[in-house]
Amino acid sequence: MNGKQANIDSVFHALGDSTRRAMMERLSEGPMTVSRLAEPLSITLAAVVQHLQVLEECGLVKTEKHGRVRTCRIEPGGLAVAREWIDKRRTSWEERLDRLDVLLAEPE
Amino acid sequence: MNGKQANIDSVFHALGDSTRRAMMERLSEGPMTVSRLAEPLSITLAAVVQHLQVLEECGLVKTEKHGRVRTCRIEPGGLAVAREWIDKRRTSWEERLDRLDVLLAEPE
DNA sequence: ATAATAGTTAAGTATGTACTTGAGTATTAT
DNA sequence: ATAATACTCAAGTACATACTTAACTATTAT
Repeated sequence: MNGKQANIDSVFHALGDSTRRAMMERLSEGPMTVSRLAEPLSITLAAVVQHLQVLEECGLVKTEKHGRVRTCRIEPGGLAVAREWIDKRRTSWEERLDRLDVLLAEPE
Repeated sequence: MNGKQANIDSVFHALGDSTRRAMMERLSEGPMTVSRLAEPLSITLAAVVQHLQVLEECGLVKTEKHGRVRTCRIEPGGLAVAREWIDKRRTSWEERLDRLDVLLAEPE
């Protein structure tokens, strides 16, 4: 299975869109239906469904349909793929600078 | 200040491209010149420079030119913006998962 | 049965993006 | 001085993407 390695590309690609990140932020507060998820977004429901497909295909979101209602929730571990990649790129010297006080000490 | 908020968008957008992530991976091993950074990539130097501009504008990479050579290095703290966003979402769903039974019973 | 709801799907458009080529500049080597 | 190096910049192209509209299906309500 190349699922995880192939995924890292699609996960970052998915997170590269601000609308999809907004959807993730919303879903991080709890599961909800497609139309409820669409409410604060100023795009059509069809567009939301398309974004949802992207998020689902890369494993960031899981959905299930009961009756005519589809419920969406964040897939635990999906974001971990992205987090792991970021953590690998941080060298020991970067880890230190990750703290605010060190950032402030850095000249422009 | 929405400076940081505006950045989060460009940072994730930058990381959404696999070539740019490959460049970040390379640079995480240490600073190097533009042409050396371009070596393993099967694209023109001009394209690499364009990617470099994207990475620099969003604060993931810093470069400085000495003579005719431009040296690139990872900007400490740039990746932290992305990491913090992810961690915020992760915390949220972890909290929710602690009360999964409540979620399942959640009405409309 | 009829209507309303919730989502789905296809097709088209418009803009963005990654990439190339080709010509240019500034710096270093001979 | 001439040539090679290390980029830099502008313009164009091909493809990806976010989005819309409009017609459709399936489920629930009246």
